[in-house]
Amino acid sequence: MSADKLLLELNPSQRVAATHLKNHALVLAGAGCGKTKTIIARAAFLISQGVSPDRIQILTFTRRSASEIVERVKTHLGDSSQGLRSSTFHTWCTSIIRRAPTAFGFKKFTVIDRDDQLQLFKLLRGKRASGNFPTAAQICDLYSFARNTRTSLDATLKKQSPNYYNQKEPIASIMKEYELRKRSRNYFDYDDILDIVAKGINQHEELCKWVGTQFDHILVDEMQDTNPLQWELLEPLTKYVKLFCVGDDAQSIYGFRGADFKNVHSFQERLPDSTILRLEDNYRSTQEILDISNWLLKSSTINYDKKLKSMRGFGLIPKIHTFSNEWEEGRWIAEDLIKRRVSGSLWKNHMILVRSSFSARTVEAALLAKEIPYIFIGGTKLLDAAHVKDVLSVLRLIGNNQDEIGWMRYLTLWSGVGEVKAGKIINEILNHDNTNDAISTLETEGYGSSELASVIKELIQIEGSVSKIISKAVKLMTDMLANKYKNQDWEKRQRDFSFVEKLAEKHSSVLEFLEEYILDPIFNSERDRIENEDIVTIITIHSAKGTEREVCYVQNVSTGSYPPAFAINDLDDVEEERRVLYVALTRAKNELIITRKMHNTWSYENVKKSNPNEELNVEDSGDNNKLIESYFLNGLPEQLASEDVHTNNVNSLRSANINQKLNIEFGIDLS
DNA sequence: AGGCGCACTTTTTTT
DNA sequence: AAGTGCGCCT
Repeated sequence: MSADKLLLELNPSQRVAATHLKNHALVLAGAGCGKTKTIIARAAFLISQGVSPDRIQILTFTRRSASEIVERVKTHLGDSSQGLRSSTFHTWCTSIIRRAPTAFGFKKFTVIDRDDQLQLFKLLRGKRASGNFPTAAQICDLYSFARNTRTSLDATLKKQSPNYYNQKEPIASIMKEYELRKRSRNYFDYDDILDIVAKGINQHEELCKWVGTQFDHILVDEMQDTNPLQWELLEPLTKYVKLFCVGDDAQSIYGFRGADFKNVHSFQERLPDSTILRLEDNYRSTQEILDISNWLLKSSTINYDKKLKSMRGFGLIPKIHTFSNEWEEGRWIAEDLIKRRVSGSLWKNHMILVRSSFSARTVEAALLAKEIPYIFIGGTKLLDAAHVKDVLSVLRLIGNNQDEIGWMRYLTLWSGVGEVKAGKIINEILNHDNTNDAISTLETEGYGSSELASVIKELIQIEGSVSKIISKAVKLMTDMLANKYKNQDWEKRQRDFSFVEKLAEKHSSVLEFLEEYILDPIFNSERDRIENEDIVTIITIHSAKGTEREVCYVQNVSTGSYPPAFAINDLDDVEEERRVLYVALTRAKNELIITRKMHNTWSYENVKKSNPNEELNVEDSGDNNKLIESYFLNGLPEQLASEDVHTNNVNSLRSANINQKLNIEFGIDLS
């Protein structure tokens, strides 16, 4: 097959974009306008023009979209696409550092995830009371935000947490300590990876040239979600490579990570030798779905200058279902799914979009109760689960005997060793850079059980795959872990270990294995799921960009949740939340089902809590009114959606009917 | 003093 | 599901 066929499938404006040759380009593409298709066609086109695949670098946000793009180019071009690379910014930068370690001044480093960062910050923050001082997690976020936006702590505090501004000095010293600690242990956090490459290529022209001349083209997906740090990474390379960026400002929902509109809005200003192209025809959804989405954007104070037009024509009007509480809502979604299944549609054509993993709990419970198979993308990550981290902690030590965080986790697992004793042992261990010395230290009397040393001793002797080491580690630690988790689903947790072993089979180096999954985590429910299996998808909206389904449920579009209570005081936050809802609505191809509950007691309580001195009541209260007034679906014209209000009686009647029907068809007990 | 177990709260979004 | 606080035990 050839690129020609791919190009023929494009509409004229997509084709202009895909075959653009002159200079840098920014493609502004609305939701469902064929953004991914255009990137794929462009990669194929460039290859067909004689560009070697390994001189094209595609940058995406997640591993999933990265591999999807490469797979689809491969389908069309076969072997001639061999060498085409698509990765996240983080994986890309890691490989650059790995290939020129001397230039960057880091021969070895351990990539740490957010949880590890938190451990360090927690340690340094100490036991200060929360309330008038940010939590470790908040300090961690402030630190990351400042780095991603390239702003000072001062500016970050003013923007993100003005209430902590008076604590600037102690916060600054904690961050300073964190950096020292990080450096002395050769830890790289997520931001370090980008920061080091960005600084390197901005400060040293020969390094910039070395990186830049490895590529002819860089294609960037989801440009609206890139932040100033990422722009610092791209900008100096434009001397050597052609940038082709695709994005949609109306879908910018990563402001909390420092995503910057300017990367889209100021593109041409920053790169005068560039072209802006637009894709405005939507091929995903029917017009009614786009009408309500367009209306949502138009109700904003920001002018997005965007009106999606469906190329598919008209279909079904979006539905809004209102319930008395979130459990009813979840149950109804499950029942509606079953109804659709009974009438012949597949589970996999359905997607439930949720704002947070927490708000998915009621939906998950309902689907579990009705035995509807599903995958939850955006839930807990497999390698983040406590019991998996426990086992992996000992692997970290085998890879790097200076890994303080790994030691802390491993040592405190054992009975008789707490934080204090572990701290003393670690101090001792870090004095020598030698695993055998570390083992001798552990064998010193008074340091708890002898197993503590023997486990490591046995593991370092194992040759072969990482999988073997994990298997042995699990075996050696089983009794201890079984005891730790005896009242917390130990049986269920145990099953995760064999999956982790399977994951590790491909890897021969412990550190490489850990790094891969820190940079590209896999979700817990992704385990033992086969591609294209017929299952329902539950997904957080932030993970849902680029995905689509025939039928989409957008859950909990209730007062106090859209926008959420925590956002109502900041206009920028409110607008970002509006875009979050916009992203959710535009995922649907044929049917859009919005569900919500009448009263959001939780949000109301929250507002009340943050204003303890004010007398609030539901009828007229300052901030609760603000919640209700700011609600995004206020003033929705009647013709854009039909609404059903469900009372408990109607709902139970309905479910009785569905149960009966399914018992006949499938023989499953749904009670 | 340090560790441990129990009861209690608390959930934004992600590389 | 995991973090925090508190009192009890070694």
